[in-house]
Amino acid sequence: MKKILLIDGNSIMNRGYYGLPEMTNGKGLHTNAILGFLNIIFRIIDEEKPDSIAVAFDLHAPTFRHKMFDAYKGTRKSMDPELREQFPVIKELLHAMDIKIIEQEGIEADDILGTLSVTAEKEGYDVTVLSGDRDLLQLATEKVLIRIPKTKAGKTTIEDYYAKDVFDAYKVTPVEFIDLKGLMGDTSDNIPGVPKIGPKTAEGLISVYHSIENLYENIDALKEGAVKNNLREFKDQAFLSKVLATIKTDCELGVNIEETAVSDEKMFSSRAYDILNELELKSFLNRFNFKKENKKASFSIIDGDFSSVLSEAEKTGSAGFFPVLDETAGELIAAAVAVPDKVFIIKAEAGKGIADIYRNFIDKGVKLIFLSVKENIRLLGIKEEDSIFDISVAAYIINPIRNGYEYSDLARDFLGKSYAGRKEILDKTEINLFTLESENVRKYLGYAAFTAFSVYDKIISCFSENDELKKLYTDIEYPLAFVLDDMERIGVRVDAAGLSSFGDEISKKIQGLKDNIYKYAGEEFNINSTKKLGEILFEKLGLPSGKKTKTGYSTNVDVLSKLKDAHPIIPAILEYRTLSKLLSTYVEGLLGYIAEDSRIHSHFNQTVTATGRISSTEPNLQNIPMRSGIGREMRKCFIPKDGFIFVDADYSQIELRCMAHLSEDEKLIEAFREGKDIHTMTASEVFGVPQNEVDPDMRRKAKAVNFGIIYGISSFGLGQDLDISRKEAQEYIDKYFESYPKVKEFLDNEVEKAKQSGTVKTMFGRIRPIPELKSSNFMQRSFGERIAMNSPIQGTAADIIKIAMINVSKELLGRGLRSRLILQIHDELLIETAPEELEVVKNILKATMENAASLKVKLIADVHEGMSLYDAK
DNA sequence: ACCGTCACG
DNA sequence: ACGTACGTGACGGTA
Repeated sequence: MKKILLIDGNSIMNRGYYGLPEMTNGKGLHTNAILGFLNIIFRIIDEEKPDSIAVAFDLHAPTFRHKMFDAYKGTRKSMDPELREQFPVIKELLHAMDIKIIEQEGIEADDILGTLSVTAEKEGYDVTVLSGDRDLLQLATEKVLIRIPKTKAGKTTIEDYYAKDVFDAYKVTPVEFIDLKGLMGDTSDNIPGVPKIGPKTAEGLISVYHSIENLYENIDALKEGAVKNNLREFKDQAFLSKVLATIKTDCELGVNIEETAVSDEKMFSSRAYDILNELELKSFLNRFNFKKENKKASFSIIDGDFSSVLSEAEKTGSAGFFPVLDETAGELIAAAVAVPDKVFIIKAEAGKGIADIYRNFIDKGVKLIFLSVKENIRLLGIKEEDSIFDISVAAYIINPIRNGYEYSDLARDFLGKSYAGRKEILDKTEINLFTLESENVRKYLGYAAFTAFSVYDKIISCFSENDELKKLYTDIEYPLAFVLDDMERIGVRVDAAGLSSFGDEISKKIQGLKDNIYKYAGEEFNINSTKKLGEILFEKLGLPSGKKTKTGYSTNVDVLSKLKDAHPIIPAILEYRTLSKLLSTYVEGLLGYIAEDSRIHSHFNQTVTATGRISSTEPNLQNIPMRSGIGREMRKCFIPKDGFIFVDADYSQIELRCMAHLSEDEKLIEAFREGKDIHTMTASEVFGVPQNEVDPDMRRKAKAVNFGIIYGISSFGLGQDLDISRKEAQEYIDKYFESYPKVKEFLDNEVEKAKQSGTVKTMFGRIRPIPELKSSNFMQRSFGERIAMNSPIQGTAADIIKIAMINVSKELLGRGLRSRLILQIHDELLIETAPEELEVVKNILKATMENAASLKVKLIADVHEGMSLYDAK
């Protein structure tokens, strides 16, 4: 028996759109409805393996029915633009998958589905109708299955209805379902029904009388009352409603069922792959079998010997260069070298390693294009002055919020090509161990090198249109890669023994706290489980319900702190939380990263943040505890190498200074010029008292206001932070803006410019696109506005410290000093300093940081020294 | 894979 | 009326 799957396109797209969080691809196209649609249909396809598929869509023009009964219009909302834009795309994709789309002016999707299901059943098919809409239940028969996806608690289940299932659920047959709906009406479908008759009454009447016609023939038998009266009064409307509720099964579609046949080969076409790749819906891509070679690359992959490859590369003057690392051996074993239409794979030989080959290319004046330079600096002996280029860093500058910087992402964004990514090409055995003979590995290397080579031209043309971006690359990000590499290579020394014994101490304390907590709770439970903790606190112990809930009770510090006097278990839990965080993340976590040289070599990532900051991972050394006493203790375990000293400097109020510069607010600039304590100054302005009368609490509040301004102030957020009313918070904000009017002007202007151009810029021209501003969702849009206010400030500060890092590093090397920059924490630099260089390093660090940029206010860096990170701050 | 929490700037 | 502060990363639990 053949199977056909009929899909209610609009209804399934709607489900996806409203059921999934907003998401876009790198180009800002929304994709959630498409993702939801594909998730469902692939699930059904996998289950049923249909021979034929058709998707019915409503055309959005007013349809026959709605024109005819215009009076009942009005509840139909116009479609969100974020959903609307996804329809042409899903249709294009369905077309590429060779799945028949049926849509016709004047015919509703329901009627298309009705007609097809009747026709297909007659032709002997097993029919499945997939829709989110219960109206379709009237189409159910013994051979026609209606499937309705439902989402419950994030999980999608599908309700299945053959005719008998409709009867079980509603006590009426599918045909009677029409009459049922005629009586009860349906506001969302503009079917009026009969007033006062709801689902219950309608079900009762239809299960007895079976049809509206029969009901009216026997109306005298009904007992007197509102129902009977309304039935009489609205008789015409009842019959009209039945017409409206009836799905047509005899439309002229001009479609033969045979035309809807599908095949795996056509469904998983290369074109469909390209579209999914463009949409960045990667979870579907593994359905495409690349071993079938349905993707043809525009280059050939060949083994090359060095001299012949060199002469090819000299002809073009540049080449994509992708070194191959054997991770287990820790050495380079080959390089893929791309020229216009070929990728050569050159193997390392005895006496001529990959680093030698690299140097030969450079010496011969061939410019080498890397996907990423930083990872290769050490292995290849790259010098900053070598003629090379870093594609991913450049791509980050052009758009810091793209979804990824792997070759497949770059090829998609710059070349419009969809190359299978690393994960798709390499199977598990090949991921870490490169077997150069493997076809998959060769293909992977080919794509990587070829992408580097091909994207280069596109990036150069981007840069030629935007000199600031080009300067960011040349003057900041490219040189920075070398600084970061140095920092990674040098690492930070950690006293492992000290850290361990610190861990032992807190382990003991944690055990004691656990005992107490269990005693207070009257049972043992997993304190780390917010779910169980919530049950204990708010149900078993009956503490005032932590108001916040998303997936349960909120048990975070804000909630618990407010309850700390309500029950002795609370302070115990708070301390337990603090200590177990220290133990798991900082003691146990960091111990695992200490290398042979007793140092931790973190990774500093240059292409992660949206604002231009760098990030630190594996481990994150930018969030070592500082704010609480016990946490801060562990900074004593970060120490310089024997005989050396830490010199640390952090910028004073760099973001507020950037804001003063960017806004040109006279009062704020003046405050900084006079060296005022900015929070005290703000307190004096906001609370209207002389500066010498500002008390610590006023200063604390003013500090929060200053932060709030930088974050894109909202009275709610400030109120939350200070635990004051929104109204009071708003008063602070108003006062602030009264005092610093140009700041308000600046922030408003940033939002305005961002709405015009879609992006914001730092002082140095670094851009951040803000697609959120175009959202029709209020919350998203407000978020976009806050980003527009914050990013230029945070980003300018990030630019400045990057410049400082480069200059500090140059200065240390240029003067032949032994001291080295080893850490950056956003507004702070740490140097491991040779003892005889202490004074000069302190001077260099302070001067370089303060001169990194010239603003309308001075930059100030505060310098400290010490024998541990604890002492140096 | 995602959430809640919490560490930092 | 909508529900929030900006930027990160790691961990344990849950599904």
